[in-house]
Parts: sequence; C-alpha cells; structure tokens
Amino acid sequence: KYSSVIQLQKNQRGQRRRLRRWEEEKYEDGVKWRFLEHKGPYFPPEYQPLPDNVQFYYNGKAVKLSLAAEEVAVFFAQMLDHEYTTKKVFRENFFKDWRKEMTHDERSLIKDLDKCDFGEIHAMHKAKVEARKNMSKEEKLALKEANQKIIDEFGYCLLDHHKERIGNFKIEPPGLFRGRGEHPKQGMLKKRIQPEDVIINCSKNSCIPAAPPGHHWKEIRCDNTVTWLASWTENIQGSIKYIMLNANSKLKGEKDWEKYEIARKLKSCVEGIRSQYHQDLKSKQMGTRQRAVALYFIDKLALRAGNEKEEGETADTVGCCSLRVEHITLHEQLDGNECVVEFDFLGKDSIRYYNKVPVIRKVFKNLKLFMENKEPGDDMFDRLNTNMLNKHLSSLMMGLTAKVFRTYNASITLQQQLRELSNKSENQAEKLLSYNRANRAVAILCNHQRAPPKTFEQSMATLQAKIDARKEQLALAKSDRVYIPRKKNAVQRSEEQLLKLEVQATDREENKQIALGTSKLNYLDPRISVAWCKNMEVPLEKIYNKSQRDKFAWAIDMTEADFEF
DNA sequence: ATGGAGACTTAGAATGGCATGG
DNA sequence: CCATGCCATTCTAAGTCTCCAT
Repeated sequence: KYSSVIQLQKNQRGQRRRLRRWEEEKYEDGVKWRFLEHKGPYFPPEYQPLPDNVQFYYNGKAVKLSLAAEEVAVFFAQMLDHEYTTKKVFRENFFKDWRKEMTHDERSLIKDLDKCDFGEIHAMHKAKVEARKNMSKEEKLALKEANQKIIDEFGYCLLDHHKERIGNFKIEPPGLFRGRGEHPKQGMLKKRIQPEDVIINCSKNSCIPAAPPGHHWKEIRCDNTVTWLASWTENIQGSIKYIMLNANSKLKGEKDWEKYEIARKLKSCVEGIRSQYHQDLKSKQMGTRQRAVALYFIDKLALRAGNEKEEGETADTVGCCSLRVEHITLHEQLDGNECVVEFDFLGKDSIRYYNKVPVIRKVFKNLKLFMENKEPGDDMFDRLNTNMLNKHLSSLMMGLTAKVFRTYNASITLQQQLRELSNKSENQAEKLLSYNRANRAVAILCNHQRAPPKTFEQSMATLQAKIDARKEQLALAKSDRVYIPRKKNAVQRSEEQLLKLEVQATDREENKQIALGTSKLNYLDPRISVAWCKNMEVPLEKIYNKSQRDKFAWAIDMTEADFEF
C-alpha cells in the first residue's frame, strides 16, 4: 500500500527525486517495524501526604483523612478556582468517587460535599504554585536539568535504524476527569495507573524495559503491526491509551505524507464524485438521497463524518451523519438568499458550529423531506451512518473516507487563497499577513475555534487606546492652521502608524475566536507552504517553528517551488 | 448488519518559557 | 532589569475508521 504512494510520488509531474530517507525500507502489508526497543513509560511521582499543619475540615471540625481519601481531596482542592467545581454534575461525580476511596468511618462521617472545607489545602496548593514561580535561577536550572535527564532516559526509543523521540512517554497522572462541554462524567476520579495495568510492546530481541522496583508489567507484547510502545486502559470511558512516537518520527511522517497523497488523489477525481452525488440527490432510494445530501455537506462545509456515540457516556455532540432535526432550520428565504440552511449544533470538543448556508434546491427539498414527521430529537439521516458512507466512498476511490474531504478542501483552499492573496511584490510582512489570511480562511472553513484569550479584552483596549491617542494627535496636528513644513513628514508618519495599528487591531479582532494551529498542523499539505516560501522568497522559519519544521521534514526535503497540490 | 475493541489522528486548554519594551 | 504578554510545548480528550466476532 505504502510503496504505491511512493510510486505515485515518483511519477508526479515536475517532482524531483529527493526522497532519500523517505523511500528506504518498505515493509510488507501491515508491518510497521522490524526492531523496537525502549525504556517503558515514565510514571508520575507517588502521592506526598499533607503536612500536619494543613487540615481538611468537615462541618467545621478538622478531620485527618486516610491517604487514599486525602489524595482525592487534594485533587478537588487544587481545582477550586476553576468553574468546574461549581457544576452540579462535576460535584456529584466527584463526591461519589471520592466516597469510594474513603474508609468506612470516613464514609459514614462525610456525607455532604457542601460541609467540606478544602480551604487550607487549596491555600497550600496556591502557595506551592507561587513558590515555583519565584524559584531562583539556580533552582529553575536544576529542575530543568532533572527534567532533561528524564527525557534522555525515557523520551527516546530505537525503531529500526533510527533513534526516535517518543511523543508522550509519561503515564497520565491521576486526577479528576475534565471532559469538554457538558460531559456527564466530569468530576469522576481518573485513577492512578500502575505498571500492572500497562502493556509493553517491543521487539523480542530487544532489551525489555524493567518495571519499576517491586512491580511487573501487565504484559509484554511483540506486535510489529502496530506503532505503539505501551498502552493501558483508562477507567473513565474504558478506552485504551497509547504511548506513541513523536510527530517528527519517520513513521509518523510517512503516514502524514500518505494522508496528503490520498487527498491529492481525491483532487483528480473529485469532479466525478461531485456529479455522482448530484445525481444521487434525485435517486428513488431514500438512503441514497440521504447519503448524497450528507456528502454535499461534508464536501461543501467540511463537516466531520459524525459517528454514533453512546448516550450518557460523552457530551452530546454531533457530526454530519449524526445531525438531528433540531440542529437544522430551513429558510425558503433569508437575507436575500433562497434555500438557506441554518446549522446550529455542537461538534467535536463541544465547539459550536453555527452557519447559514444557501444550498441548491434539490438539497433543500430533500432536507425538507427528511425532516417530515420527525421530532426535534430524531436523526436527520435515519437511513445513513458513517460506515455506509465510507463504504460507498472507498468504492469510488481507494482510500477515500469522509475525513479526506476535509484534508482535500483545506489544502486546496490554502493553495487557492495563497495564489489570490499574495504577491511577489509585497514586502515580507505583507506576504506573511497574506499567508495568515489564507490560513485563516481554512480555519474558518474547518470551524477551528478557540476561547478568546483571557487577556483579550484588555490587550484590545490597550491597542485601541494607542489608536485613539494617535488619532487625537493627528487631529490636533491637522487643525493647526499654521503651516509648518517640518510637521508634514511627522503627520505622514503618524498616519502610516495609525493605519498599521488599525490593521493590527482588525487582524487581532478577526483572530479572536479562530485557531490557526490545528489546520496548519493537521490539514494543510506542508508542501504547499514550502513551495510558497520558495516562490515568495520567505524564509520557512517565518511560517513554521522548530517542531513544525521537524514534523514536516519529509515535505521540506522533497518540495520544489513548482509543487502543486 | 451490528456492535465493540483497537489504533490512530485531530483538538483546544493549560502550562511553561522566553523575548520585549517600559 | 523585570514584568508582561506572547508563542511554543505539553497534555490528554475526542474524534475517525478498521477489523473482527456474532
């Protein structure tokens, strides 16, 4: 499978043969490595009991808690500044799980969370954070060195011929689960992982990592068809967590490259697929029409596939196939447009998707039909799921799934926007602004949002104050009736600076709730950016930081200025 | 077909560290 | 020189999609 991608790459028109490391060693289907050796995961430190002068109070009386109960109480106390701890669901889940950790006596005493006073523990925690901030240079350096030692020992593995950085070599520490959005399990206790819970994956003939003293691993496995080094089952959702390689590794890089090659393959056949689903909108089969409408959304709006989710296990979020009637409002007429679909739903990470989209009449009519005789909570696409959709897609093109459309549309949009917005005659700052604007167009398409930075309003106000001051100064200078030639230049400069500030303000305001990083990292073929930098004579470091350059090493290595996505 | 386990990518928030300018 | 704000890194949750048993 992989060698076919390489073949495709080699045959690409105008593509230079600078593949080197990226084309060595192809394995038979499914095999990910021949040799894998590592030191196992790094475990978080043991719980340190509270000092005697820091006490927990119940109903006004000091209570010395057992070690297990105390540890969980500390988890809660540490979060007291956070809004989470005021939420009913969070508090109930926490209290229920906390009581499980208590001794019999503690359980019979502590029956009401509202009567618990974590104040001293909370204060101690804040003091610790403060002390950490105020550490001396020497202390900070010592800490840094100690951390580096841990990275040196546990942070790397040997995979075939290469020493590779591990992405997450640390076992996740215990704590209170913080889901996103209205998560029904928020506040539950995320338990401490023991070596006895951990499966190690490595070569038979490698140096098998030793479990921490007095412990043993759950299992030693030698499975070279997977890429993970260690895994354990987490207790909140019962899902498996993995220790895997860093994004800059060869293994991840090749996978990334393959992803973009599949998206480019879609480019060559997307017109055919589009005319096919336009035909399918008229199908006699309701299921086929639903599939066509879903595909229309996925293609046009870059919606996610939308797998079904188990109710009550996670926050109530949806993607395309799991949209419900309540998430869509149809408008025959809206703001001068016909056939407008108004979307309002929570997507991945409970990020709201709100959009008013004019659609073609056939889609509009179908939607109306799908919604007939349904309750708000009913599925919009009751004859469709992601499995059926992906089966259909893979029959149209090898390797095609719903998410490929997001990659394809993101990358093609970046390429188009860069061509439209940027110009070789611009100065570097202007070029970078154009690049960011192209990137922003993609982020908006993919609905990549962020919470406005906490300091946003303030930093915006500071900027606005600067602008106002500059305006006032300008007005004053201009109202001066006496013409002073020396002032002319100063006024001009002042006007330029005002413009700059205003652009900056607009830029920041536009970016208030937009996150550019996710698309840059996961959706935009880096070769587009590398080629753009070469064409525009912009240093690559201006758009990719060190770790991004490492992650995209494969693209930097092989891309010439004439690359076309 | 259906459902669940498993493996892997994608995601925003929190944290950490460093540059910059008052 | 230090506070402050910004950017990079870390963290781990939340998706997608495949495979396999029933």
